[in-house]
Amino acid sequence: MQITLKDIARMAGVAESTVSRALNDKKGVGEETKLKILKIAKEHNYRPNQLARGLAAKKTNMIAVFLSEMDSPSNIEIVKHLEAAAESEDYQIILCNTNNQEEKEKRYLSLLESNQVDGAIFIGGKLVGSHLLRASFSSDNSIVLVNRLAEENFFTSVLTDYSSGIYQAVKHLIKQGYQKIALVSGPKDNLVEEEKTTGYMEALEESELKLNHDLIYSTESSREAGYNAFLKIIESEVIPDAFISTKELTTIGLVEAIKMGGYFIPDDFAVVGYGDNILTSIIEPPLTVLSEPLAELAKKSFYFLLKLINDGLDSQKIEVLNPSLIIRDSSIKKYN
Amino acid sequence: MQITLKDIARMAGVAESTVSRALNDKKGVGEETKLKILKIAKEHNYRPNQLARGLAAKKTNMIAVFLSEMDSPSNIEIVKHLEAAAESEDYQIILCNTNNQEEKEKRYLSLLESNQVDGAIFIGGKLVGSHLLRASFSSDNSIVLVNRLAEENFFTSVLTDYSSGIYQAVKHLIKQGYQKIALVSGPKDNLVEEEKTTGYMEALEESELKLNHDLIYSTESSREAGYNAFLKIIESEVIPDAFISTKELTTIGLVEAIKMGGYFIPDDFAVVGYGDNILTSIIEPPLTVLSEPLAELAKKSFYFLLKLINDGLDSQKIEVLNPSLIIRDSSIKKYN
DNA sequence: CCCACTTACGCAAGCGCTTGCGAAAACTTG
DNA sequence: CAAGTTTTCGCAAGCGCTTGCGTAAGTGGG
Repeated sequence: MQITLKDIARMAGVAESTVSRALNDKKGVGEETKLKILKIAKEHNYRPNQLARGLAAKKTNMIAVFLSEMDSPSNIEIVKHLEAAAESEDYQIILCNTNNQEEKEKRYLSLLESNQVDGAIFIGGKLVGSHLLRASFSSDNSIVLVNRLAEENFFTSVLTDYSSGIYQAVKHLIKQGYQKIALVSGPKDNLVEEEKTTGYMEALEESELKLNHDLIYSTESSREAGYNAFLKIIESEVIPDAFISTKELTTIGLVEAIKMGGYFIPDDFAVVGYGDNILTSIIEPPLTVLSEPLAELAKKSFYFLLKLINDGLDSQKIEVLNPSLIIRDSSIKKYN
Repeated sequence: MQITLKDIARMAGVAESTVSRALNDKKGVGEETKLKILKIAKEHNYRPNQLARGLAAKKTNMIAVFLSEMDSPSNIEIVKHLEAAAESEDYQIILCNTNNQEEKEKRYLSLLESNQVDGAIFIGGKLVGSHLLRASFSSDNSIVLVNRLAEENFFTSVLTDYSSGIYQAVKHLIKQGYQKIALVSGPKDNLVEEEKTTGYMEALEESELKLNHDLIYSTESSREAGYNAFLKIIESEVIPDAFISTKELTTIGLVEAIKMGGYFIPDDFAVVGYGDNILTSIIEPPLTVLSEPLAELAKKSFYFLLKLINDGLDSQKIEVLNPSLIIRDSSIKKYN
């Protein structure tokens, strides 16, 4: 059996409460006593039982991280940074892979509801669950949304300005001389995808290019989906000369389809992909991509959550970060 | 405040103990009473407080997953499958990214020691911490090692037979007509890396090729390391005509270095990489790789752990799975 | 040197649940 | 129908910790 507070108390000849206070560095215990207690605790390699502590203090030092897609390198990267931040603040991360399924999200939500975690961070994901979230939230839980839009600005969120990102991408392509730019975005039931379309349309409008709805294609986020997207799009009446793809795996699939079709990038089609990760940099040609400040996204959201946990609701806010366009070979017109 | 067992008990007009038994489907409560209790619980959306439950029952339904490298797609894939298995058995996963640092591993080990988790799965990682592990283990914790070798066969483990994998790879290369095969493996302080060398040497010996120690290179696991490995190796006296690289990112870096040097794969150098993932399949040329049965690895280890948790030590065992060689362009000699 | 004030510590309740035990009630069976 | 057996359920202790409150000891000022 593990050594307990009581044991330490007995050894030190003091009350449990004193030991507890000493260990938690609270006031109300003399310097000398504290030192003695700490010494004994260390000697016996005492580990507080976090469950008991959580039960008594209503604080678990654990947060749930809801991951909409584990296949996305960006998401993984965010988790990595979250883990680092959490570790430095002595928090534990519970991984909740929801796979964009409302069902799974709901199941994991009970972690929040049963007070097993102090808060939760949602990375990406559809709109769907928002009302559920809200229900959990009202039972005074701390929640932060990362790159996830809800109907109302109810939650503390940190978002990437996808609209401006896509806007930049379109502008860049136009400048390079591309005229018929296709947009391949993620599922429609995700509000952030709508935003992307907004940025796309703004840029077109400003450049007085005509908007063609055949060139806007939305599909799920996977390699196959990207592959098929290309096949579908080139079937349409107007053949694009450039693609903007807003999901990581989709981008890869798209490029593969292009190459498989015997076309060349950027000669036949320019491609602007998404995510500055190893994938987009090793594929040939290296892809121009929209890149999010992932580390910042992670850090911001974690500390927002921390603030929510500690200070309560008053500190709710929304932060928008800008993506940047990393220009590589796939969108540089060679012969003009 | 959350609704509690006591509340349900009051509403149902029974004792807390009865509610507890009903909810946990234990015997000792009449069918009728049970139904009534369940109904009330559902109506009020009752969620048991897992902390209290854990404290009382000494069981948390959480396991820690120690991840030695979060950059490795294979590791992530394993985690993904673990998460799925855990979810199906109503377990939660706590993510512990150790980055191969003993310090971090030690810190996270206290999760085990403080009874916050029922067990732990270690994915990869160095030997270093084994004595620590053992210490934690002796305090009756359940531990399963995945692709991690300890000095003694003390822990329940599920391993990939790297030795045979590399053996296969070498044989394949020889068959293709390659004669001077270099091996780029991971850090030496990792026992599984030694195993790889074993397989390599066995295959060479059997084929009566001379072993050249300049062709065995061990380095850390990263893109840069792979890049540099190539540069170092071609500086040596004997220039290889093929590379076997045993780490995912290392493999990518190696290929990049080869291409950057103006060489062609497989004409100048054959490459056998590691990990059947998106990376190795999109790089050009597509890489012949050693592939582990990741899903199986994950599932096996999870259920081993479950057994350990439920039945105790007696069921300790070691399972070895075979990797397979996926042959693609990078190791097919074009002109012979 | 006494009173007010601060500081150090112990007491005990309580967090929400599980579980061993015993009593009462409901069944058996000869 | 009595005695034994089984089932159903409540009581209460306890998991290991935190925390409000009360008391004893220590401090300083008049």
